[in-house]
Amino acid sequence: MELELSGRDVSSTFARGMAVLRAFDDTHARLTLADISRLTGLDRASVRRLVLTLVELGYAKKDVRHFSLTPKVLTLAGSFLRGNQFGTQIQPLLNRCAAQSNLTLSLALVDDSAAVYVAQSTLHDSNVSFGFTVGSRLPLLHTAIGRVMLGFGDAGWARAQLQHAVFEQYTPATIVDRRQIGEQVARCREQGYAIVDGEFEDAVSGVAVPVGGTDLNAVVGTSLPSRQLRGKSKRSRIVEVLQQLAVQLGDTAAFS
Amino acid sequence: MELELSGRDVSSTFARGMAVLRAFDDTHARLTLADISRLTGLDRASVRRLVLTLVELGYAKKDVRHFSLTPKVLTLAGSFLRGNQFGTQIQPLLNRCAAQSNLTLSLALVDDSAAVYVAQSTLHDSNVSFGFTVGSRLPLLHTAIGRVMLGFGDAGWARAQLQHAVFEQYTPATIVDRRQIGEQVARCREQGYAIVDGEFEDAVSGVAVPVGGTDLNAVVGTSLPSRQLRGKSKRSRIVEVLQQLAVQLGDTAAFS
DNA sequence: CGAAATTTGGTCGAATAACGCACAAGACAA
DNA sequence: TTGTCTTGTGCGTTATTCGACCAAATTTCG
Repeated sequence: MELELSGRDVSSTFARGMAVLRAFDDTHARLTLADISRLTGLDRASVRRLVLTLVELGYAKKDVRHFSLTPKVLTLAGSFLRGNQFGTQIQPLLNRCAAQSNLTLSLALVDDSAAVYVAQSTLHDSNVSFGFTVGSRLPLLHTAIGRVMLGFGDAGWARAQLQHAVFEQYTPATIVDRRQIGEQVARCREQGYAIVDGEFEDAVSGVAVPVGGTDLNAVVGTSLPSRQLRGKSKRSRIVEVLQQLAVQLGDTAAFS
Repeated sequence: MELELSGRDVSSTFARGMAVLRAFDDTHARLTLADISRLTGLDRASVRRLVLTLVELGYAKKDVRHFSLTPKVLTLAGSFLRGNQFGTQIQPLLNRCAAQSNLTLSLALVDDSAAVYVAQSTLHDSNVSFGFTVGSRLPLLHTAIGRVMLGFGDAGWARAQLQHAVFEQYTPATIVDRRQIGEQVARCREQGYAIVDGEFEDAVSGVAVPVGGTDLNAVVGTSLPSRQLRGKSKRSRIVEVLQQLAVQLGDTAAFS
């Protein structure tokens, strides 16, 4: 899965265990011991002990020969969310704004080389769903949320991300030129928001603005079908809504 | 935190690491090494290596002497949610139903001795928030969702939960009599739904119905201020809405 | 205010536990 | 059957544990 890490201050056993836990992802909900062994690069004997430990702790369950995660893994996320007052402070703001603006809103935080969704408020009178959930990871380079993170996050980090990123052609519209993306990020920093059209998913556009001051790593954005983003007045209305929400979010305890 | 587990098939190191990860909860978002040591019962030297491993892996960060979780822990939950098609199938159903019924809907799964929220659809035109998030744990005995789980889950498991549960007086209305709760659960099984008034939070009521057949462990419910639940017609309307939603949810891939 | 008492993070090393290779046995398809 | 998959198990090598110890930071108290 990825390279070994060693050192006196790191427990490789625990790290291996977390690798086993992470082997379960979107496309691998049910895994056998051998599957996990292949995905993690660990030998089967170790994988067996580690995954049985997860079962013992209640984070996974065994179904004959297949292992899968249990809802208990959600409690780990819940601790983070409630500990940072997302349930009581952030979510109500998103909900109210979504109701007033009729937009699908998402709040994301930086996690190393990706944006992670931490809260969402979905549009009630729409059957459209982009399939994202809390914990979804988005690429930094080809989404509006990611480009705002690059534009308003730590400059050194952003440069490193841009230089070392592995490009992937998600759609025909995906920009795969490093310099061109750098320009887009710079432009986003100037104008205070980012709009990206169909570079990550076909016919889906994103609009995003930063939350809090510079150097802060939260971004609020919206996803919508590209055809709904025609016209300059529509775009500026959406940006205004997001910026107003960003101010409210920046005033909460979580971002101070 | 809890008793040691030993055996040839479990890795106690990994189990200890998970105990460290779980030490971070709602009320303990920021912890020092010594804090974690006290909460988990592990010695400081081990805690140090385990928590530094979490930092190395990106799940925690160190702020001088305090450790806290990073958004990366949400990715663990995200794998479970998307792997079980919650983003694409479950969430849209909840959203549509919430829009039509004007209710705050929650889907929960059984996790050992608690109900865990796995999806929510929030009420847009309300400023009320009960502070629950994905991953929130609810008691089985004193919530509508929990009582439906007891009534429609595995009978042996339900009996064990009822007998061994530690009672807590959340509000003045909390029923603390084991037999009385057993009757409530039985009544809930007969009528096919549960209504609980202010036993978990003051002036907050819950309504819940089972998803899928018996022996299945998912429940959909709603929370609302108790005063909004006056009147028999209002109650039956809400139950009908939930039952209709439960049928739709039961038809999805996740519950088959 | 300043010194004593406590608590903190970090290090060392012998006892202990885990890793992972190699082997064995069961399940399934051809 | 044969071949290829799977999961379970000894056992030597390697990693981790956790008490004891130290120094620094923090708190308590005279």
